[in-house]
Amino acid sequence: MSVPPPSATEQPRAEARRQQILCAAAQCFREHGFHGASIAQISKTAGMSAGHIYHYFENKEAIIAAIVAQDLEDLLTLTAELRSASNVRAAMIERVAEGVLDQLDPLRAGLKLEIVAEAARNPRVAEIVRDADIACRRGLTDTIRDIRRAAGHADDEAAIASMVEVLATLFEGLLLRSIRNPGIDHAQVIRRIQAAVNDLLDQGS
Amino acid sequence: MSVPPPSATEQPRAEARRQQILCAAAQCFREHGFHGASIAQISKTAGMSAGHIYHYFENKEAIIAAIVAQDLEDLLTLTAELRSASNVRAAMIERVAEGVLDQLDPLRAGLKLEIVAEAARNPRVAEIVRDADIACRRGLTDTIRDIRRAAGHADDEAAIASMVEVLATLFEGLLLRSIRNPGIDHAQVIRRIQAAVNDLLDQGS
DNA sequence: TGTTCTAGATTGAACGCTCATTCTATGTTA
DNA sequence: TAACATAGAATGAGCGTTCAATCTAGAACA
Repeated sequence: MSVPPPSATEQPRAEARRQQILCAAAQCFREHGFHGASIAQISKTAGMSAGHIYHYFENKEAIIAAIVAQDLEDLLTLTAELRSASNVRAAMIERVAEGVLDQLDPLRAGLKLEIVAEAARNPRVAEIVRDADIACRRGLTDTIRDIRRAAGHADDEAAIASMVEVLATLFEGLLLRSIRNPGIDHAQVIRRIQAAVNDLLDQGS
Repeated sequence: MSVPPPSATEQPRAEARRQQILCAAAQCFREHGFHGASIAQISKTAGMSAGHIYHYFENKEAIIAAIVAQDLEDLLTLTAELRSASNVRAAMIERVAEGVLDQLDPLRAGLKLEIVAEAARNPRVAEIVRDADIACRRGLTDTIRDIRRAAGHADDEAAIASMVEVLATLFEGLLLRSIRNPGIDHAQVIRRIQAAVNDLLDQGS
């Protein structure tokens, strides 16, 4: 046994450079898409030479994968937070408001759509996206099961799974709406989606 | 005034070639995305030389625009059909079933997502997408206004607009779900979305 | 403290390849 | 023959990636 190798926290410079690259890449991907953005553009945005990027990432696809993984982490923390609330149902309805606003931000929406479009054809990205979705659904399933039990419903797992699916559909659909209709009335849509989620939780199984 | 120029129907060969190219392009775009697919690939899939494609389309972006316009036409006819039903509400709920299935086909979903992702950064595509969305919303707005009036509700236009928005969100969200969770239980989701649409139409304004 | 050494950070040119697009030459048809 | 359909090579630009050469900061040593 020798001394442990220097970890990431012991190499703040390397980690900072990685983040610098990821930040620049996210911006370029937003503006030109995964395939439209070039390493040359990313390197210029990041303020370093093109060759240097390959000291931190094996290739362009590794950058894409890192961006995808980073984006999906937010989703996981959001669904996890939900479970820790005392009145879960009230917390969920309340959370809808900020969730809707998040999804309606067209800047984020563009990158998120790019990610799923890429997942439709790139198996490596698809795996990352689907793994994150499974974890996300698991959290929502537990949350909804609790809510339904507390209200006296006796659901089978398939019924709960389909509620989760519709809940996810409502949120993710907003990503498309923010692009297709930039003039959405946010406040009205928030209220109406809150009502829809409320109705969903009371549907017969 | 001279003789009218030969129309598309008078040049069936040219129109057939155009469709041949569009069909090949759609397949390539589905597999590799707008920027990942090359003219060489499209020409090989279409069974003609690369150079020949430029006799029918000015450039690659014109092919993309044509694909986008073609895809959005389906949407318009669907919302238009809805209005012609006798019992509009029942027709809408019934249509949800096939609409959901359509949106859950991952083959179509990939191209539709690619289109919206492209719209997020390409102004020309954005314009086509938004114009189609406006027309689509106009149709749905009329339909929902009729349904609500028949049920005795007195809504302002903003209330109806937000209902249309949530309805669109529900459908378009399915595109993302079909990619993120390929194992969806279609039948259950159809029933639950039908119920959600039903509830939506009864929400207070 | 001043000097040398060294390993990692960084650059920028070069590589082979593919891209979208153009051009010229040859078929084909009427 | 006139007009159009088609092929395929050519063009120059840009791609992702590699690599040899330089710079730089700090350790080791005097």
